Amino acid sequence: MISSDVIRGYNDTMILSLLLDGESYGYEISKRIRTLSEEKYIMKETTLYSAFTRLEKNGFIDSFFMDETFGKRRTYYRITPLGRAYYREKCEEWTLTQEVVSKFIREL
Amino acid sequence: MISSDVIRGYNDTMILSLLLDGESYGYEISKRIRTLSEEKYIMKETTLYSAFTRLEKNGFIDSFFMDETFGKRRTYYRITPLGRAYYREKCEEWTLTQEVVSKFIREL
DNA sequence: GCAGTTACTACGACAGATGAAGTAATTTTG
DNA sequence: CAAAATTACTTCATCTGTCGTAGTAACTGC
Repeated sequence: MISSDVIRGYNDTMILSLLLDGESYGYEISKRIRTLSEEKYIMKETTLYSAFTRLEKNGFIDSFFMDETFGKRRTYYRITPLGRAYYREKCEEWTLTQEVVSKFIREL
Repeated sequence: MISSDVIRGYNDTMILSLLLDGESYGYEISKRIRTLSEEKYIMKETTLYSAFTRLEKNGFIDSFFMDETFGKRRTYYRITPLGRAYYREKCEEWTLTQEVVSKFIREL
């Protein structure tokens, strides 16, 4: 189990990563993070939805509704070109972070 | 350059890691993080000192003074057994985090 | 028809990082 | 030798992101 404290810097990046595969919505993203991480990380609902708000405010994602005549209305999200650029940056930063943090890690 | 947002989950771990090499104090730790990371991460002073306070409160480090008859008085820190245990946990968590985050990272 | 799942939204609390500013002593440099 | 830089912190107020709690709403399976 991964605590939110250590992974929090990557919540936005994870969401964007999944949106690169196509538009999606909160509940689905949440499930996919859960299964992709093999239950090792479960993003809290409130964290996820507040991330959406932030990402949209920053222009990294767009939200829209699909015409669904049934079920509770979902808010769908789509990554923007700006979001892709941001994602790319974060991927590079991840490589750096791995290098740096690894210097402070030793298996005792 | 690594932003504090992405590495913040590892500030405490980095500090503890350096204290495993022996007792030290703020300014030195700060310098060592800077050089070890090859200037890729510079921990802000306030972040560092507030981390010391937190770590001590949690029983992960002890603080003390050396008898120095010169200079501004330094607060030295030493890792406790509890701190070592916590460090070990965080190292394991790092391995997990690497595995998980990597699934959301692709070089485009 | 009620429990469970899907799909959110609102709100308030809290922790950690930060900027700005200040203190104080020593060392370097012009 | 005085001014600037470096060492070594401390205080405080602010901001951002996460989280717990709670509530709304519709559909699905038994």
